[in-house]
Amino acid sequence: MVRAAPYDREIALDAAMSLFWDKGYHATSLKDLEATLHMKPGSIYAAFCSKENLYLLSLEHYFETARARLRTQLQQASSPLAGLGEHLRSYARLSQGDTARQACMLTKSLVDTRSTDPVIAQKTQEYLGQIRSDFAATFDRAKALGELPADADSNRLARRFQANVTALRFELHQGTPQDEILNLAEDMARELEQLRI
Amino acid sequence: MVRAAPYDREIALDAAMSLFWDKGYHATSLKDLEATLHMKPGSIYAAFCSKENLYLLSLEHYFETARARLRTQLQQASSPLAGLGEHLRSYARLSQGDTARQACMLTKSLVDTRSTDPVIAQKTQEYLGQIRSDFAATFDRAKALGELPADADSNRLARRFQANVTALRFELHQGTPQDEILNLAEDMARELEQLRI
DNA sequence: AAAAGCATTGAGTGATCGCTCAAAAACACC
DNA sequence: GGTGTTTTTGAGCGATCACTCAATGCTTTT
Repeated sequence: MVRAAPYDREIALDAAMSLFWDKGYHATSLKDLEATLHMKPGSIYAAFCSKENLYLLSLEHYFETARARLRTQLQQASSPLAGLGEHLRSYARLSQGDTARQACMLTKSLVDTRSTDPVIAQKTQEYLGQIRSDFAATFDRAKALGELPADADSNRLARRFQANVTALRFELHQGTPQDEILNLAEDMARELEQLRI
Repeated sequence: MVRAAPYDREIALDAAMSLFWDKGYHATSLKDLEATLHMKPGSIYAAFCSKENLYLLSLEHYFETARARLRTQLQQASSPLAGLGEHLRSYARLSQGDTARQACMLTKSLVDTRSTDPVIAQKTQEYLGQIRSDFAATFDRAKALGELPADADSNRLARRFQANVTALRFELHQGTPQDEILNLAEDMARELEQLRI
């Protein structure tokens, strides 16, 4: 067979990400990966070194994708705070299928690996921290634009905002009925928008 | 050795709960359980039937313990809303060690088993639902005592409160610095107490 | 102190785990 | 189309998985 183009590698990585996201690190076996990636064990190891490394690459892929999505959403919004509010509400509008893949993969990853795989756990925390600092930067922009009081604590708001996103997505993961999800997102978004001067 | 008294069984179940809580269902092996429970495989199976069944019993034990703790906390409080606020703040005061066992075991359990072990996942959701209805009942009492407006939506408030607890405990699990945890809990508790008439 | 009744033991079951590597296949270059 | 390089293949590796059961205590009964 022909040498895999970088294109194929992206496809494979995306499939691996979906599988890991769904089942978690420990519950995903090489057999599962072989079937999903349409690759034999030897090829998987030639391309990705180890299960752990493949997981780390999948996690990075998730992080980059999620971050890009957030960035786009914030850019399209009429203001920083409006963008963050819209971010919350957009989760609530997600289709109800696929519940296992609606919790944040980083959240699931940390829960799954915290006390068994320090390397994965640490990378996961780094990514969570980066996203939180993206949130903080957005609150900073809101302050600069006069949307928030100048003495607002961006880091504290970012922590609170991330906590809300985590919780909202965990509810999606639980399969909570959509009307209740909409209420929950609305409560969170309103709380956010009440900060506005 | 003498027949295990019911007392010993409770001890073993408590140890199993701690281990499962820490490592999760998939990452915990029979070898781990043998070491922690000081029991040989045969004894474990004689007493608990299977790994899955032992997990379910551990989960039930966790649920009963957590529920009893909540009940006590609420009874000792000066009012329903004060009790719920105190509940939030009490998590923030927990020692910083043992991070892996500071996230709610039910949360971790659902993440770990949602798409691999339907039986465990469903039981987990039942327990989460029961705790939420405990929260809802507390909001109802707050309404009856005139602490909340009569038209407040107890179920919606309960969902929001549970989301906050989940997120707060996930932050503990992450190992977030205590001062930031205290801020987060304070934000959540204040939001709750602003509902007061 | 012998017998009966149970709980405990731990070596061992087949299955599956993550992973390897010699052989085969598919390519690039001449 | 022959040669050299690279990639894919899949049977099979040792380790570990959840789990079993004949043998072995220990206790109670007689």
